[in-house]
Amino acid sequence: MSETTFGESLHQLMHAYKRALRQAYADAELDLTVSHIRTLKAIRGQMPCTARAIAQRTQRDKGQITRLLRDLLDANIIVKAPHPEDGRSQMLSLTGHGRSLLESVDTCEREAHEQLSNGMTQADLDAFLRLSRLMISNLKSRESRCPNPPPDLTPS
Amino acid sequence: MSETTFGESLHQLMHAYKRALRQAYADAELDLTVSHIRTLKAIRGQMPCTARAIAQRTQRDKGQITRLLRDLLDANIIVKAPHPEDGRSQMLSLTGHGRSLLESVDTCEREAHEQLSNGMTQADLDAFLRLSRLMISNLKSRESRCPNPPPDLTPS
DNA sequence: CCTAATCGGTTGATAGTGTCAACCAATTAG
DNA sequence: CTAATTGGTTGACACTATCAACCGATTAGG
Repeated sequence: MSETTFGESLHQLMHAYKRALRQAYADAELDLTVSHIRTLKAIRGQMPCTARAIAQRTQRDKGQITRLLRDLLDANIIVKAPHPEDGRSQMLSLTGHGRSLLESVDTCEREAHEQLSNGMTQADLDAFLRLSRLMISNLKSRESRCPNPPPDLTPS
Repeated sequence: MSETTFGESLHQLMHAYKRALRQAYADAELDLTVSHIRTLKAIRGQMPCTARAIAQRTQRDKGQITRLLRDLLDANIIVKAPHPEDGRSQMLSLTGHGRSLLESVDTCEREAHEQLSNGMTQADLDAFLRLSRLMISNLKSRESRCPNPPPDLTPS
């Protein structure tokens, strides 16, 4: 029975969390979806970066990434620049607008996070994170059709 | 920075978990979506029950529940019976087919769960569940438009 | 070199999911 | 009896995920 409970809790937590984020974004008049913002944060995390890097980092389909990026480009939140060494890819980076927008996002999330973690100690949060990461890695480890097989360390 | 990490981890965990479930269901030739199965489990959990109860239990839109139930009815997995006291609602229950199907589901999930919890102690799982529930309740507590203030914590 | 395979990215298609609102019929409240 | 409420249905739409085909740039092999 505990599996049932586990899955239900995970669903509900995820759902409630996303809802809280959406609400917070809406309150701050940011009309961006959770996906867009997740993408933005990935860009900030390793700016400048390529679309491929975002897809890997956020574990999402590259086609979806393309579409999200188009929206962000149209809204002047990020910019593309040609990659210096590879004509296929582009370097993405935040515009000033994008940067300030992300700061609002940070504020929103801080609030949401505060609400979420009410009654939890730092140790609780750490434990939660640790377990989450462990489970993620457990689940990923058997995704046989993993499209990014990095096991080839050139033995030169 | 920890908020970012938290949200990312939650997303990825949820995503990986759902993917694992979908995969497991597909491997077992069950062509039901995660939502359908979640609905089924809610029915089993308090059979016989009404659509409204499922919506509340799984925290989802009643319209969505209606549609999911239609699929399950069409597939002869559940049946409707008139409610003895209230002409508006119907009592839902699993058919024999539904019951055996749910057993396959249980098997799938047991496997997925085993993989997921690899390297985790029971205490870890309990802690994770406890924290999840706490966060869910934290997030729900400020959803002002919550029409069901009676907290139904039935720890089965 | 030239060709073939690969890679980064784009596009299209489709399905699953979540949300909102309008609506109907049964029930309940005033 | 009328009005409000409730359980359920339906429609519409946005967001998200997944798969496949495709293009141009790059790389690998001959």
